[in-house]
Amino acid sequence: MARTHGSRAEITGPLIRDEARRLFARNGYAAVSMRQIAAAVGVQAGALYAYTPDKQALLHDLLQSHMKELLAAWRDDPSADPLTRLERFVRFHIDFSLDHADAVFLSYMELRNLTPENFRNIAELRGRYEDALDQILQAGAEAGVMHMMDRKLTTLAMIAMLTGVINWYREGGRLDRDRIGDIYWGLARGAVGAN
Amino acid sequence: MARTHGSRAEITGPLIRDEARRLFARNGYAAVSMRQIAAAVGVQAGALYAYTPDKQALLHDLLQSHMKELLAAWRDDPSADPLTRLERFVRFHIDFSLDHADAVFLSYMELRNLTPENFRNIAELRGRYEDALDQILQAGAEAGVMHMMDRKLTTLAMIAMLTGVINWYREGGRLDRDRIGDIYWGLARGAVGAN
DNA sequence: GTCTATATATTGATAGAC
DNA sequence: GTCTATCAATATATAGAC
Repeated sequence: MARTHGSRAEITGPLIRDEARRLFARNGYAAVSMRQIAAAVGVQAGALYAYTPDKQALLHDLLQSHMKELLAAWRDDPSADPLTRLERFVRFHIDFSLDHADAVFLSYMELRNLTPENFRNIAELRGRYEDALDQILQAGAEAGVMHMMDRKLTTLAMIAMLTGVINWYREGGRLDRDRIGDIYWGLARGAVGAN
Repeated sequence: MARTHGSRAEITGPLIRDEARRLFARNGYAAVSMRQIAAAVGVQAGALYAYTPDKQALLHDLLQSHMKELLAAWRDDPSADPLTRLERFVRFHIDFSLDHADAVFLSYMELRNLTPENFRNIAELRGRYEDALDQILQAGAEAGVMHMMDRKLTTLAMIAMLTGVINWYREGGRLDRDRIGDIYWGLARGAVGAN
């Protein structure tokens, strides 16, 4: 419900991002109007433009801060043994994806709606995250505890497999998160020939 | 470029579907207008409505025929040994996905733009395809040649992993299709503990 | 079957008052 | 910072001529 007059700048900004993220993820960037976002926030459409120059910048901002948050949240320990590092990555990726399901969804669903320049920016950040897993697989292969035919494809395949949880996971479902982590870690460990 | 007058019913119908599939996949359902589709086909926008009642029916039709084609294309041999069946499934899924990349993309990208009834219809078809893999994993587990903690999650994880190829594959890239099949079969075989 | 023309609604974005 | 009002563009879909 849209208010009439009165300023709440300190909370409107984050609220716009929250509602835009939710609506974009649920209905798609192109299908969501600025008026819909404004209504969900509780302001009139014109007020949004005090926070973002346009709709495209809003999308790019959501994706960029998500990717930066993801990169900041992952803390590897290169001195640990590779299998331990991989297990931590698997569980981290699942937990982070489920905690930020809308943003994850957006990050691989709405790339096509970014301008070319914004796309390159997000793709670069994504590449850095893929490198984090690639380094673990490289260490595992060099230590002889992992065996794979192609490291790059293994990286992409594993991230695709793990990210898939957001497509079926429902709070309060058959399996809790720890159990899901166990199962995917079993799949991942087998995939890299570490049984 | 849009023609002016003259009927080509026998080719306009399929052409509408082809161009709609391509444009929806590239730009997103909501972002593509009926005028864009008409322009790509070479007719005026009004002419599209001789072939589809509305835009929603066009999307649903594309997804439904894709899923039915997928189900019809997969021919399992339940008498073969489970690992052979799984290898065939892995290579089939990759090849089919790459041969129909736009439709595959649509099928998991635009589900949210279907009406609830149309969504249920597509979800049911998707469930049948998942069952095809599930049966193989069940046979493998019972024969003792595959080992997994959770068959349902293994099914979903494997399909997510395999489908991911459409996100990075490019014709003429570093790896040809057979080689990609080899690599993913290696990953899949390991994931089900069949090394 | 396809065209032209149009009804009707909605969009992203801006201007100016408060 | 937010509102109201509005512009200009574009959307889906339909009607009627050919």
